[in-house]
Amino acid sequence: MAYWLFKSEPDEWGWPDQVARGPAGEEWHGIRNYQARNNMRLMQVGDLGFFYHSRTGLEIVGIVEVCATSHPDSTTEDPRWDCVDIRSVRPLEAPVSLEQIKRDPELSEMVLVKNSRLSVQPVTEQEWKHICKLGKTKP
DNA sequence: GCCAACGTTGGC
DNA sequence: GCCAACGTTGGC
Repeated sequence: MAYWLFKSEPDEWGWPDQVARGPAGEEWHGIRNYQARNNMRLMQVGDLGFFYHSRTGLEIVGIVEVCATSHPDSTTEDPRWDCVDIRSVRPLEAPVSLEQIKRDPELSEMVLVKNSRLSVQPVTEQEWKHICKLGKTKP
């Protein structure tokens, strides 16, 4: 069981859109970056992830669950790109901002801070628990 | 809206 | 296989 972080611009696809999909979930399509794709290929059904609003928002707003392992991305014919499906689990009671994360010594090694351009990234168990605490949400 | 950082492409 | 040019991401 692993932990991840998914980034999305809320203008394109925000937390409310994700919630609206309900338990069926939604394909995390459109990823055209090898590192991000490779991360998705490592995911198992039941893995949990943070849902992060980039560009506008700059905060972790919710928790999602992987509900289908990697499969071809329906938005392209290019066989290089595939993606998982994710569904919303619950919102964070208190969204955790990028500013908070940057300020927190326990989170200084997060990929979100170190490699801000990677849109699908791993989260360690320690980081997961810590952010859940900040977010006033059970891990 | 700007631009730094990063990833990808393609000529050599 | 190098690296310049180009495109994209995302914080500010």
